[in-house]
Amino acid sequence: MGIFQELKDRGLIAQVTDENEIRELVDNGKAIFYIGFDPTADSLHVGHFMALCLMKRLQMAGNKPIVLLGGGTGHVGDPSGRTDMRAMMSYDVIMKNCERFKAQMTKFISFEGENAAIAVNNADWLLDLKYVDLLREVGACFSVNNMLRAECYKQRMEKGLSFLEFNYMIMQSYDFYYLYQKYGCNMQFGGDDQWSNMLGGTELIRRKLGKDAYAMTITLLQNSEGKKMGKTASGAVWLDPEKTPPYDFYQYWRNVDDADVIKCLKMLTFLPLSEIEKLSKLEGKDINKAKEVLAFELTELIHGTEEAKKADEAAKALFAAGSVSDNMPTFELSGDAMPDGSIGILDLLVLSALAPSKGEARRLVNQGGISVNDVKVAAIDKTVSRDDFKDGFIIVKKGKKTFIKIIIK
RNA sequence: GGGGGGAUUCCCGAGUGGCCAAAGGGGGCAGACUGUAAAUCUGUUGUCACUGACUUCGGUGGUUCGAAUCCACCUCCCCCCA
Repeated sequence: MGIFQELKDRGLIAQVTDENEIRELVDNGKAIFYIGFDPTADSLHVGHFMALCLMKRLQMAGNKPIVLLGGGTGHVGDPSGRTDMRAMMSYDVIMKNCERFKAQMTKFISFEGENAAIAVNNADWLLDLKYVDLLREVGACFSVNNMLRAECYKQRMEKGLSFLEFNYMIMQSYDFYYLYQKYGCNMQFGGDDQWSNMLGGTELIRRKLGKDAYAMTITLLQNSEGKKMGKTASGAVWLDPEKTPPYDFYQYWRNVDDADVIKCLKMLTFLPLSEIEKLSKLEGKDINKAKEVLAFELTELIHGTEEAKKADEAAKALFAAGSVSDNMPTFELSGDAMPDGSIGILDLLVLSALAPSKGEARRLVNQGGISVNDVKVAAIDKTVSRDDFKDGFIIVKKGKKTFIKIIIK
């Protein structure tokens, strides 16, 4: 089976400019393709991960990837899929984020060997463009009438769209045009919300060079309710272990909706489709097994086997056996916090970051959501003393899923 | 350039002098039920020394015993006309 068919079967392909041509190119390792990553934060997240996986799959199939860091486009800000304008970032922040991105990417993409990936930064060519020259060179190729019809701008017609953002499509199109000429890049991939921007590029190449280039978008990872996945209330699920600890990362996938497990396995993991097929037969509470596989596979891909095992073990210890594991999230309590040998439960919750404020801690206790060593805390004036730290630690649990091992120092 | 409308707590959105820490919804958190699922129901959702005090309604000043609400200026946004 060709790589293209596999991508299709995994549900990764959303839109293509020319299916037959693209199939021909990628199946035979003849594609030189790029995916752009705008440095909007100091870490990659799950959305980027999908793109990186696609890159890896195609690289393994013999195609040459170009990673484009958006050091230049980051100055503009892509309005696609947004209802409001992105906050503008300073030059320094953008460049710093680019560095972080690149460092994280080397874990997934090979920059050495036969069809080594190359990394480029569009700051290198976009930032030096001359306004009038650019207008004359490519501005003439774009129809404002057409641009306004693009979905990404339509959505902004009500809320407002600045001229800065309006130019994003031009910038991205120029990137493709530039990479086509410099590296022979004949294909662009990206999230489905990038579709109109990508078409801008193929159109520009056709007009300026009279050549064909291709574009393909990746299905956005959405849950069964149509919401973007990889987001939590507190923000994105990051790949950086400092921002999203491996345990939390594992838990995110362990807790996906029943309806979304198989889709996630197909789109995000490298498990063979035949194996995923077997997992899709599970029903009822057995679906939990598929969730464990999903969580483990992904954690392993991103944080390594070691961390994946730890997360897995910690979760099983807590949820299945109720026992203690060395791999639980821990917090070290300084002895200074208990000058008289004990500490109030509210202070302990706040110190260990289980609760953001004392008011919240109070509420949790009052509602019966806190337990210490599996004993429910009944009153807010409860204290924990040194004697409670059997073997030097206690387990504090908030609700059913959040817990922390507190070690005394 | 002219005219009009707007900025409220995590988000949307009510509130037009004291009864406002601010309706309602969403989201979050917790409880019940469960399978670490979904759906449902209940409670809760600024901070603290929590029957009380303090800080908050774009910013800065002002009027007033008292301002999210009134006035002035500023910043940003939207709409209509050019």
